[in-house]
Amino acid sequence: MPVAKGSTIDPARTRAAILEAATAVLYERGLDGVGVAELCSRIGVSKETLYRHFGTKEGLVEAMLRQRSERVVQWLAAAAVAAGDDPRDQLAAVFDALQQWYDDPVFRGCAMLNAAAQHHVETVRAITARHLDRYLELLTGIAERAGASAPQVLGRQLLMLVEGATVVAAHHGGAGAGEHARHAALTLLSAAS
Amino acid sequence: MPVAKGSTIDPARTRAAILEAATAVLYERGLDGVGVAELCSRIGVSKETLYRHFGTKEGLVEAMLRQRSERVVQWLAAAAVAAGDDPRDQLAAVFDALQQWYDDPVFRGCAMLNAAAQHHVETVRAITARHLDRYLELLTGIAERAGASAPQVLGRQLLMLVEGATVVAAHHGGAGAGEHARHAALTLLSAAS
DNA sequence: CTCGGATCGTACCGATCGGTTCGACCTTGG
DNA sequence: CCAAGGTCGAACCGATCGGTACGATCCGAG
Repeated sequence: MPVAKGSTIDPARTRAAILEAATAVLYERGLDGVGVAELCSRIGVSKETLYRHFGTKEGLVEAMLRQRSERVVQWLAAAAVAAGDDPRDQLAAVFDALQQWYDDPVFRGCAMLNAAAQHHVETVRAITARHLDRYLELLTGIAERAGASAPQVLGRQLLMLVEGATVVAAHHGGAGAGEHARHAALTLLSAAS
Repeated sequence: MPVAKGSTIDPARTRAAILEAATAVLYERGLDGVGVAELCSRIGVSKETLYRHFGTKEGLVEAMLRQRSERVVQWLAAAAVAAGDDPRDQLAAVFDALQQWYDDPVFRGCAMLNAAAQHHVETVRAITARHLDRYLELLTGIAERAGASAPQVLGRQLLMLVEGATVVAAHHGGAGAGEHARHAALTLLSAAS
């Protein structure tokens, strides 16, 4: 495992651990809801270490959002792939996966949207837009494979359902949100092919 | 106009003016993106006046969110009513109204959702939940009048489309978002009746 | 064993935060 | 005309913010 080159104690692992722990705290409490001092004590690291790895609180936030977007998208894509070859099954699997997320007690909505709602720094907004791009790519692919007449449009409509279901689950109760959205999505898919 | 009872200079108007001006600034920059001092100088009022009327920055935020929720919901409801008696026309009118909103250069997403994403104070989250309740009421009413077999479910699916379209418009470009959402909504309505 | 770099804990920095206070206006009801 | 109360502007408060500095410690490569 050629992780560390000229270092001690493996800084790469430290960085990864900070990222992991900080993600949980900042997602639960909000990006501006916890200061760097408290954040460091919660994740068990000194401020100097955190700043050496990420330079800035903003830097930490951006690294965290990028990692999280990557994971979420790949998780949904994997759920679709695991559902088999039928595009309808793939679409249903995406919403079933979302429902699992909504049922998680720590679920507090989409971290990228939450971040973009407060920090309108350009970088954060760009990460959020890229996140939606990835979602759209996944959904448009399903629409294409299902033979939709206008897969770009259908993909965007499905994206709205995904994001809308997440918003409703976060702020209006998540029970059944994934199922209702899945049913709507399959209806749109049927009507478009 | 019996606005002021035992006062001078009409404090009610002052309060309304503060609310109006603060809404614009806080919506554009974010609730935590502008301090009370700058906020006061931007809206042309002294800190003492602001604090006498609202007690707290939180109090101002809550009053502002309540007013905004009221206005938005009534605006959409009015658009639906103006569309005539056909529930399909009413539903289409809601999404047309949303598209107008998305086209506004100052559009930055749903203020209630943005607020709830940062301040997870209970009061703010309750205002947001109430806001979604009102939306749901409007949409479920349309679903009922259209003779949908499960108007509660359809209403919730339409709510997801409304919120999803708003999210997509805010973070991924608003062009055509209302139209695409409207088409999806009408498809769902057709399939459910 | 020794030396370098990663880490820690703490103290510290200037800036800004939300909120209070006060003296000086100014407007208006009586 | 006078007293009462809304408003202003600026000074002020303690707390907290993001970020830096430094000496002590600890670990692993040579």
